Amino acid sequence: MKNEIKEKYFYDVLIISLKINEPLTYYTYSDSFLFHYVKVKVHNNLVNGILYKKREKIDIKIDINLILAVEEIENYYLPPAYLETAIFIKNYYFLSFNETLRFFKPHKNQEIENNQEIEKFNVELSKKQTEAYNKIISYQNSNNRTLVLFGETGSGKTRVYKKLIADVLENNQTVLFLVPEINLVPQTLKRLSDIFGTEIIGVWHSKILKTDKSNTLEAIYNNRIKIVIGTLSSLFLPLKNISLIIVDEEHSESYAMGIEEKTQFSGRDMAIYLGEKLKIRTILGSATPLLNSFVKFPIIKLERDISNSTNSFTYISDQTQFIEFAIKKSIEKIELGERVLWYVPIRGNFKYISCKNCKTRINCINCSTGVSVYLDEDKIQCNRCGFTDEIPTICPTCGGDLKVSKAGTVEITKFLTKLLPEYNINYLDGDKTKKKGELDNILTSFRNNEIDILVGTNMISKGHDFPNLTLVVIFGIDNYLDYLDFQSYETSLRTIVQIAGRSGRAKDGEVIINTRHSAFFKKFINKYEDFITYELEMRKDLFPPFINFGRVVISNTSKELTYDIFNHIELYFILFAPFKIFISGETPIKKISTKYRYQIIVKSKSIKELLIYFKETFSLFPKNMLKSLYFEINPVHYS
DNA sequence: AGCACGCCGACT
DNA sequence: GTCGGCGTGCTC
Repeated sequence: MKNEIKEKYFYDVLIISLKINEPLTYYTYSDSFLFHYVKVKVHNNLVNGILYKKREKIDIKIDINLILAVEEIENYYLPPAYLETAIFIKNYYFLSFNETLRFFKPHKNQEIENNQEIEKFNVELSKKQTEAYNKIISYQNSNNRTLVLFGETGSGKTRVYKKLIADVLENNQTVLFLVPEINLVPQTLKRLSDIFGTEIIGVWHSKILKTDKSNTLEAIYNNRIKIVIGTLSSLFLPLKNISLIIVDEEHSESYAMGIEEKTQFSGRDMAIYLGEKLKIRTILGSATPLLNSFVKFPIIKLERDISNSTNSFTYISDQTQFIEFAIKKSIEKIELGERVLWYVPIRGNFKYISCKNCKTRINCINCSTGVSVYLDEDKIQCNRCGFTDEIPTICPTCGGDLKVSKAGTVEITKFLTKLLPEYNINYLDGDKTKKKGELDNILTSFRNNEIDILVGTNMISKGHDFPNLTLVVIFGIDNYLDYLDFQSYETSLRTIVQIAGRSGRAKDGEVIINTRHSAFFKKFINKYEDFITYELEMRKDLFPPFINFGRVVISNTSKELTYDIFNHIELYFILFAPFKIFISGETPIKKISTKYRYQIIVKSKSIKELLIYFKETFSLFPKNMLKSLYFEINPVHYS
């Protein structure tokens, strides 16, 4: 018997199933399983981890454990590009390793013999689409991996995507097609499956059933699925040979929705990061790209073909005149057999209820915001925290009579139905689509001409294609401009361009807008690029994307404690922070879900500097204080 | 995530 | 005095 001491190999292991912020060290008797999933013991409990780094020197006093479950090591791993993305997310959103890594699905180390015959997919492109496609192809060997497909509404971005996807499939590689909302998954599937079939396409989002998810995952492992259509969470799937990421509607705020309440993840930013790390092409597609995209990435313009239809615009500032004109035009269009969309950015019957006498607005008991009124259900509801109550009959402050204001989808639909009883009028908003299948039903009947006028919120503005729609009526766009946020011009113009883009896709259309800011919209409605140039000039040296905002929000159910912590941090920042404070004080919405809120916004040239400073500074604060804080870099909303 | 440690209030 | 509440910190 040989008297031989087996050599030990030491590794730092990231712990996935426990909230541990630093890697722990373990050993194996065999080398080189970096980035593989393993099982290790922590406190004598078996937990999942990932081999992160090899260690040469060991300076740990405690006894080091053996890495267990070697068979797992050989099957599952997280490729370095994905691991780096996870670490980026961890640092950018101030999370722990386990909070990010648990979203990632392991990749599988298995050889699949692939004797599938790849069909040739024939995608026909128009002249303009061919030009855009060729331009994208011309970047093939450049270092610009992320490109912006700046395609006007109705210019056929999807065609260009299809052509790019066809190329990828012919090389036996795979594609990730990201959409900002679950709502957009079915129609994207419909559009792609007409050429690629359903067999090779998988869909993925948070509402997919567990069993369906595991089937999809299995099909991804078996290389049957070549295209994944999904929301943010599909970014973490183990697509083999991925060579293209499409981020459709890249401007959409929905990409910045939180996986968890606390932080706003940006699906767009993470997709760009992953694409860069994988060294593959990422296409950001939009008719209204973000300013940030214009500054950072090459722009590929896609205009409508000249033969295509156009929209004409009418701006009316007086609301009564606007409604009269909108009704007259709606009747004209319907009599021609065409269809009409009324955009109303408010849900329910009314947005506000207040006292005629003392003018007090009835607010939510948990938030500092007004409550919406729902007449059919006899309720008032806070659309921020969900609080509901019966509609009060008198003012709780002075006993005076109450009045309602700012009509929403339900009220406008009621009004139109009463006025035009011979027409079929329906509405679509966040309340209605809570009922499963309702969104699809209404969109389908609108597309099939069974609905004459559709009243809807932002929900109907994204990516939908209604060929027979020739009139769009836009309410309430000035609400955005009344906020006076540095982003309000961008948001309002983008909203109008997107909604107007639903009209006049197959034949000429009209758009009627209720606004006091017609000069601004007239100037830029058909020239988004000019707006970008103008807006970038306005923001120079002052606002993102030229500088970065770091935002600290302090929120707690105790008003005094919130204010104390706010004061403490503000003073600390004034004395020690290497940044200028841009704004500090109460947040625009002072109270949300029983929590009072304060904010401090600082400016910096460098995101990295902000991240490092926040991390170092807040590690000095006691933990019970940290519970009342969250941080954001360049947040989408400053509410 | 669990488990130990430690610092305060209520009780035999 | 001691029991036990839970807030805080550590886990290779």
